Amino acid sequence: MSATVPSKEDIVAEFRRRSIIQAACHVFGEKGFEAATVDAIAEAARVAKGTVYLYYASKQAIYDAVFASGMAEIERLIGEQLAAAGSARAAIAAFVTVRAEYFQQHPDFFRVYVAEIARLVAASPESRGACQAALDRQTRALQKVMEKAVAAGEVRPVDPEAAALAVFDMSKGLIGRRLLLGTRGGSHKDITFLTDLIWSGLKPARGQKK
Amino acid sequence: MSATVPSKEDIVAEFRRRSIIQAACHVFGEKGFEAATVDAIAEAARVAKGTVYLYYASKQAIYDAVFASGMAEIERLIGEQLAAAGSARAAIAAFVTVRAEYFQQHPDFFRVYVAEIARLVAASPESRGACQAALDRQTRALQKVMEKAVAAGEVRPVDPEAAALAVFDMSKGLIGRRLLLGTRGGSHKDITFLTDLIWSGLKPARGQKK
DNA sequence: TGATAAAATGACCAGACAGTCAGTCAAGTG
DNA sequence: CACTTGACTGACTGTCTGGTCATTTTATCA
Repeated sequence: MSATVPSKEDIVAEFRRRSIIQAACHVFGEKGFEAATVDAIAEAARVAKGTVYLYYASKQAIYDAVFASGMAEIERLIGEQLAAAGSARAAIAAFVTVRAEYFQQHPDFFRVYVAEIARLVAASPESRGACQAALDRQTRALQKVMEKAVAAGEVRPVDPEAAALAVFDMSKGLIGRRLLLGTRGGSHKDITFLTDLIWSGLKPARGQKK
Repeated sequence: MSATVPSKEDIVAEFRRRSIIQAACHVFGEKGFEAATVDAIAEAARVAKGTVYLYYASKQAIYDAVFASGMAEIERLIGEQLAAAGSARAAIAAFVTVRAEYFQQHPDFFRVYVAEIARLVAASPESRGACQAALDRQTRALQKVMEKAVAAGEVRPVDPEAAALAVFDMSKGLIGRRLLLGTRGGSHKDITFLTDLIWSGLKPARGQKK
């Protein structure tokens, strides 16, 4: 247990890493992985190109760090909100809302995210690992909620995984459209519609048992 | 009206264009736009690089042609199937099925498609044009079906556009997952689930009027 | 068959970019 | 103040690739 106080060097290094990640998220989001240049990232981070390579071994390593950091943040938020939700319906609404709001506040990362999902579809099975795992953890959190709701008879007996994935897909589409249309915050009408739609689809038929 | 019979030259030119588009779809699907090389496309089409440039002005032009040709095909299929469907429920099922089957039979194009949608989110508003229009035509076809169903009281009074987009998003997610998991044809369980889910969410509450 | 035109080829070029490394300089140390 | 250290810099290099075009091959026809 070496709980040393972070030295000044550590602080500076942490600051640099953060700056580079932020700058890289912006550049990757705007241009995509291939078209983004390390020069542009360095400029956006206000350091020389050589400095970037002091903190990250390659362009790919920068990209990986950007993706991992964003996904970790979202995962944390989803975990918090699902734990706080009182009912299955509230959990669904929270899941959609958290994702929508996070991505709306970080449009650059949303672009990185969408591009990465696209890459996932084209990728070879073995290189899929980390990204797929991060996605799985997100949907599995929602899936757990669905399982409980089915067991409690709160929703009709559907496949919890399929239902969770459906919510996931719809929220992704919703976010994409919001960013395309440039909708600024406000109107939660679409989130409400989506939650209602899925809830109507899930609730037990009147009088239905088990 | 110059209805000339296609000459032999036209036939050969048409054949070359097709070969190049097919080869390009494969290469773009595997590597993405930037990482794909014109050399690789030429090799896959079994022609020299110079020949590719006899038929298309640039790498971008090849890509555009690939995307346009695939989207036109899907649009045609959707139009046919929606026209043939007897009910709103059947139309929803047909919409999902057509897209799922087309993309499953053309996984390369699906990758191009997904990457292009990702690019759309990052793109500047003015460069969005053609791609967005193609997508709009697809969802609008389904939206029309929804409008009629709402008017007929076949489904409860929801926003037809939002409902159509929800179906669209879910079918896209479903296709992506099928390709990721490498599901071979067969099992339509997921399509059935999805159709049921959305239908339960849409049908009028028991006893509800108008 | 020989002449002419059209189509196809692939070596070549220019520009761009990831990654390197010799040199700079500000902060710390005795 | 003289000296050391190491974070930082940015010019440079090797490689790669989109696009060109002089040359070769193939098809057409008199």
